[in-house]
Amino acid sequence: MSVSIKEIAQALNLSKATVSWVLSGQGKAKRVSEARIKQVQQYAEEVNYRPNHLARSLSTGITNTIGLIIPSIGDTFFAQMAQSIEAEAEKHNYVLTICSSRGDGKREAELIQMLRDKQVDGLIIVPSEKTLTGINLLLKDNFPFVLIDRYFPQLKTNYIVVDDTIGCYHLTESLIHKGCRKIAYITTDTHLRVMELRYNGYINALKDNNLCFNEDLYVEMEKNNHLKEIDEKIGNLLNNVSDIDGIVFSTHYLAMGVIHYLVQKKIPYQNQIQIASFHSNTALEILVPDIAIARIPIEEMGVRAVDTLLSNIKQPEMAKKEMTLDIIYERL
Amino acid sequence: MSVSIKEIAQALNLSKATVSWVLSGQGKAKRVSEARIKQVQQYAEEVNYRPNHLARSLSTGITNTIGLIIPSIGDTFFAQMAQSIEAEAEKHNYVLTICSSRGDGKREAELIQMLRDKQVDGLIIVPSEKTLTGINLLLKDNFPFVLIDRYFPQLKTNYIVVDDTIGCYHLTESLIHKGCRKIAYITTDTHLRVMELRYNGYINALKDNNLCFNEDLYVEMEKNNHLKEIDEKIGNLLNNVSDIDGIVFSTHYLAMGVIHYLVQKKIPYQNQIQIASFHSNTALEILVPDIAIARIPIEEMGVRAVDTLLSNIKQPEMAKKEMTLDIIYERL
DNA sequence: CCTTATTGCTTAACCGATTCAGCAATGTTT
DNA sequence: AAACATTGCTGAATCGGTTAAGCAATAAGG
Repeated sequence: MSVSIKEIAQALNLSKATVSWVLSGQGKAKRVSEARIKQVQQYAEEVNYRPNHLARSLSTGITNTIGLIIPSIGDTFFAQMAQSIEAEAEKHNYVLTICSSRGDGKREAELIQMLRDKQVDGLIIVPSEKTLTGINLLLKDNFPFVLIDRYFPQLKTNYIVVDDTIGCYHLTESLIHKGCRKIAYITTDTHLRVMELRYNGYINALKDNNLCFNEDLYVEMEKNNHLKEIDEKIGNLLNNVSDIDGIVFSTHYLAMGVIHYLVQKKIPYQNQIQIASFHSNTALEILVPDIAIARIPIEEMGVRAVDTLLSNIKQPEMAKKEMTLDIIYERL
Repeated sequence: MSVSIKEIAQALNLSKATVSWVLSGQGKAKRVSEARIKQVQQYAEEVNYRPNHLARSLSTGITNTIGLIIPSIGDTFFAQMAQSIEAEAEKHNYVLTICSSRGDGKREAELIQMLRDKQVDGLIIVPSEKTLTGINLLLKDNFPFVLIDRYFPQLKTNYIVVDDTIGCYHLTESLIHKGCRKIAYITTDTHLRVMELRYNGYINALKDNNLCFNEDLYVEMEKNNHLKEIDEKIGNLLNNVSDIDGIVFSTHYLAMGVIHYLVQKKIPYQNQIQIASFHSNTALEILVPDIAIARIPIEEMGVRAVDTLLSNIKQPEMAKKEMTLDIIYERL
């Protein structure tokens, strides 16, 4: 099917070395004569030579491939993250192999293993946090990787995150400043540290403003976007507590789900319940024009993650970069 | 860093072949003794042997990798497609290298080239349609690939699509049946055949129901989600034509954008303008509870694309599979 | 007991590149 | 003209696997 360097060498009565040098652009550097270079290049063009990256990578130890492990590529949030990572990676001639961990720590560890077996040059990971085995192995082997969106405070690793506590603190406080006194908190995936932190932000803001935590105002969903569960639990919430004047959502998926419920049940919320959400999307902002948002700088995260990773790949002994990016607040 | 078969062989005083057979699970088949198998496996475990997939692939000619080329991984539609493709690929022990073409034909061709250089076993492509060079080369070389969502009627290739004309025909007709007479059509990316087909569906439905096409009711956006452009053009539309009683959207992004406009301008649309959209999302359905939808079976598409591709990889001379999947209609 | 099978392994080529060491033929010094 | 440098290439090892062919030792068959 395709031509190899060996075949070109034979056809031109040259050694593989010469041909390899020319075709990898090292002709001049390796003192191959102008005429030879022309000849080889022309012949390669003629027979439509294409370098086999597999072979090259095996030889050089560089694949120009980054492994990306995220909970789900179908999730808009992570898809956007993947997009910015891809764009930045491309600038540096890197390509992405994307795998979804489904938030499963065991699977995450397997994916890490598999991607390393495939010899990716480094990994960008949104860790599931349920288990550390995968990450610990990377650390032990000093394999280049960057955590993104979530991290392990007890581990010395590269990471790019935001301060979830502060983000949720500001969200909550903004509702308080807007006059809310009965502020519900709706969350999910509470096993994640990010969620714990956001919760802390909510609690701290209440405390600092002399509001006390009311357990009835705290709702925990099992899934981020299970409409039936939302219907049930929000139904209960609204039945149990009257005069809720604000809701803080730990994810915009939850906010969307709850708005869906309110609209369907024709429960008026505009000007009655102030809404604040960690991150957002266009639809949500249409449905709740005055929603307070703590927006995660997804794009910047992606760019920084790639840059950090590539630095680490270049210099394996680099000091770990720990970055906490600024949250973007809107309508607070 | 990591141990190779060669090193294991030396350590155990065995040949590389024996070790390779055992570690690739061919021990029995190649008549290696039980004891040897145990010994090798145990030692491999001890030294934490990990096969180098690069080397294996170079040798076998199989990478267990599918190249996926889509316009943008950040786009929810294609992200969902990628998700189902990833899930199905995983079942067959395949991994995805995902690249965004940005709808640029030249770039698409480059990506195809690059992925082939990386020796992917096959490609799944949402073609940009702006140029055929990339696809034609694949065809010429009989390289396994599947087109998805869009295809070239003049080419004999594997493809998985839906019937866009019929989809839009039904959407339009459903509005007519609901009593609409002044039905606007809002579209974008008109260089794409899918868009042409959807437009045809709109036109045909009008004709078949004795409504004539009114140029003023046709709006073409340059971008799928540029709010400013939407504001402008929809503003014009509503100024120029009164009593619009229905709108057919060729994409749900446009529908979302226009709803955004209507809500912001506080223009009431519920019960006044019937909305129909090619594909949809949760938010849209909240904002327009009675929206008529021609839903693309993304997940099925993904699954079929992978299955078709893997068949083609196994049997290179397989007859091309041309599949037009059923659209899912809602509230028509 | 000699022939033939079977078992259990080894040898060596190969996949398609990269790269170090080296060598012959010129060119330059002195 | 001898000594040395430079030019322009070649040879061979290597990356880490796979796999066809073959060989020695033991087992089975007649």
